[in-house]
Amino acid sequence: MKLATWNINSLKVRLPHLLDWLAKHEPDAVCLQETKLENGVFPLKEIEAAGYRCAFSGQKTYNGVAILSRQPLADIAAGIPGFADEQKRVIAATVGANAQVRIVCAYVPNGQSVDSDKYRYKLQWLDAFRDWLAEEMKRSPRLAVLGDYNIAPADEDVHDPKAWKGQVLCSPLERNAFHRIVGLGLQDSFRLFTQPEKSFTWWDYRMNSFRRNLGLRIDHVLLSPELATRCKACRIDLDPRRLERPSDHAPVVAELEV
DNA sequence: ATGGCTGCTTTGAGCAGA
Repeated sequence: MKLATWNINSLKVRLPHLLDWLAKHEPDAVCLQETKLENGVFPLKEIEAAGYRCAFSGQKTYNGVAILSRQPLADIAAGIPGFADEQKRVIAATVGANAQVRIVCAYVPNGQSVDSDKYRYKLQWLDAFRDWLAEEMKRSPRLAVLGDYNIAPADEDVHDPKAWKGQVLCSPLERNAFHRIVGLGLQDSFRLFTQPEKSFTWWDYRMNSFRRNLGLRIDHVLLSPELATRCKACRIDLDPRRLERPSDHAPVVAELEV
């Protein structure tokens, strides 16, 4: 089973990139973030024509998440139970016929800056997310939590740790929140394997950041213990970031023996 | 040097992203 996560930064603009990428890589399931589309205008026909079922939760302009799957999706649920939030940042679904995998697709708040209300919202959101994932772990031994976490877990995930020290995406409270999620038993699949130095998933559109590889690793595939033992590879696909009018994020793909 | 790109919006200059 091939699982992927990709913040596409507008599904409307990036639909051709997505369809090309699905045809080339044939992933079993893909988690998308920042679709920026209300459910009524989700490009369902185009994606179904590519061979994928869809679960989605969107809004205009901001946020919006979706799970695409070659197999039927079951038990679809949007949002974090008990956490009132108008922002569409979470969707979950179960995929696979017999060997079922529970997939959570998350778009963690950006936080803007560490002294902002948005940062406080980010930390509250992460607390609620963690508590809910603890329950999901009990329900689903095969749990995969994919998405844009907007957190670079360690300095090696940052092109310039000194410049980013204490900044949003790298601050100790955010990293602690990430490690509390990992502490549930969810492993950062990318770090299960030897990886190239300076591996990143996001590069600012400005300053030729991608060409200079000035990036951060903030998109992650976390796996429950049972899935982690079955994970055979995890890699970042840089190719879509090289296209004309790319998303500022690259997809992350994990391969599981499931 | 607080900008730099990009997508979006009651189509405009301003917000948000990271």
